[in-house]
Amino acid sequence: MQDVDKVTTQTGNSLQQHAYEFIQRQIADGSLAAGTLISEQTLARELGISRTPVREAIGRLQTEGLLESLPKRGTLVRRLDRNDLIELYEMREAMESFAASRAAGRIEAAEVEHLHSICDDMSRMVDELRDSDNTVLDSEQMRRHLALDMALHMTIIRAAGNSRIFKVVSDSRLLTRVLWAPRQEHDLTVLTEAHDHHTRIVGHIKAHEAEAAGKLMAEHIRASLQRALDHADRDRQRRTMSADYLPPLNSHGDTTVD
Amino acid sequence: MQDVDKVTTQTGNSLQQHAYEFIQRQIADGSLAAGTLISEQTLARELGISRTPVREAIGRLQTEGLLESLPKRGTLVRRLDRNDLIELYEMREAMESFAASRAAGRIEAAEVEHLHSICDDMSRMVDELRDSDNTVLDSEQMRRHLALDMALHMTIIRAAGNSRIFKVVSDSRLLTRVLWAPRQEHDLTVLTEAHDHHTRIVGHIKAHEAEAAGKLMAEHIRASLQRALDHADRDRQRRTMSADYLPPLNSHGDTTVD
DNA sequence: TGTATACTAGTTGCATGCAAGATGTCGACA
DNA sequence: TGTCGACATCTTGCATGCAACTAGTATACA
Repeated sequence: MQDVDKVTTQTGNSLQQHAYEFIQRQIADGSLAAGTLISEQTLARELGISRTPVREAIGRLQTEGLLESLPKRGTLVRRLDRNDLIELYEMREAMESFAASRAAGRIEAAEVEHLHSICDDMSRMVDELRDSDNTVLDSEQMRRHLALDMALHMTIIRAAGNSRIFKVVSDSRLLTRVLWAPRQEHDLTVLTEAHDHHTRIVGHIKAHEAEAAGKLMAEHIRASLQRALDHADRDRQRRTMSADYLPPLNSHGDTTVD
Repeated sequence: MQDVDKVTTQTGNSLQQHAYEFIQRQIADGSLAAGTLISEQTLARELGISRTPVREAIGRLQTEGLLESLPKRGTLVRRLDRNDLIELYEMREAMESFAASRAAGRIEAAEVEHLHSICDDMSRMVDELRDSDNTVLDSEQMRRHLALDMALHMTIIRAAGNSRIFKVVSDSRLLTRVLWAPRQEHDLTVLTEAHDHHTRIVGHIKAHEAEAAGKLMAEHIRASLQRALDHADRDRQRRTMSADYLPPLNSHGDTTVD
């Protein structure tokens, strides 16, 4: 009677968890574009389940900031505006610079080794791009680079030993990754600068130079934000110019970008 | 530019909101002690509503960290241990020192005025205690002092203009306020030190000295954490000693056991 | 006496029903 | 042509029913 073997993964096979992951995937891969209204019923039908678990999954995604509930009309996929992006990066700046300082005081040799190996991988990506005919990373390379960047930052935060900071930063990154429409391109300049920052940060952490590590991490994240904003502005300008060919202002409030 | 404090207010008169506030109050005033199991059905009956809104309120409280769900057995009121407290204060240190720096660069005159008036109120509380016969604040004074402290910190964060940081810090403070069992006492030393920190922080912010404001805020919060930990340790030792079936000498070293 | 079994009461997870509110459409009418 | 109003159809918010699971207890049995 003591069958303990299937105790694991009850969140894994719960319908709510399934719905949660389903919706998040749909948003991430663009099936659910920002601004679209979603309906509990529709999602439930798509998943072949009832509204209840879908409703609870929507609730979670709402508190995490991916969805937004309109009073009595429905819930829609949030759209990050410029200010949201600034806020998210500022949070990372606060959290991660603190974490870098803290990590500098308590990191262990094995973790430093891990950081070095990640830096080496990123260095190889720089060479790879320089030796290729392209000026920017292709999408597969972007995926790899993002994964490396994520691994490096998260390793540092984990070394700081604060699980809540880890979660907040994870959520922030998820939000920008999933909801931030203008996907950037990385050229050689961006890549080398990021790599330079990373190696110097890791160096400071290894040398137990807490303050320098924190300061540089803050600077690094501010630089990322600046790039993201520049890219977004260029993207918006491009789209605004191409929109000149389209129907002339039948709806009012043309220049306001929600 | 959205209003920062409007983030939390939504669905004011919904049953779910009602249940949410009810449960939170019960935890805050001790009716639901840490570690007790709660039942959707019971709460629903107490509130005279059905399980559904109660269940959703519990879900929210769960993601906010006040409740914890055991797989299929029920959900219980979380208990914060020493490490939780450290993590929560570290998050505040990271967030609020950043916010103080940021506020120093952009605060407006009216907000500075508000900070000054809060400082004055706290100063009056210092005098009040000094002139009284008591060595510590009574519970009503503690409530007032906590409200003033909260107002000051939150005003600074609001001046920093980042609604997400505001929310994270609010949640952190809610958790410690509601879930941290050993309630502290504030004597004259504590009060004057806090007041000293506050006035100096406000001074730096007013003078647009970003770095000094941030550093001092970090120090201020570290001091608060230290006081909370000391108090908790004393509290635990007291309780251990009062348990006369255990020799107090043995329990000195093992701080790892909860 | 000690152990396995069955039973009871409690819990959550999910499905479903129903009412109230919001939105869009279509037709009547000025 | 333009405006108002009823209606059909969405949506959510909540109540309720039901099955699966767990813990605890009483009971049958060796």
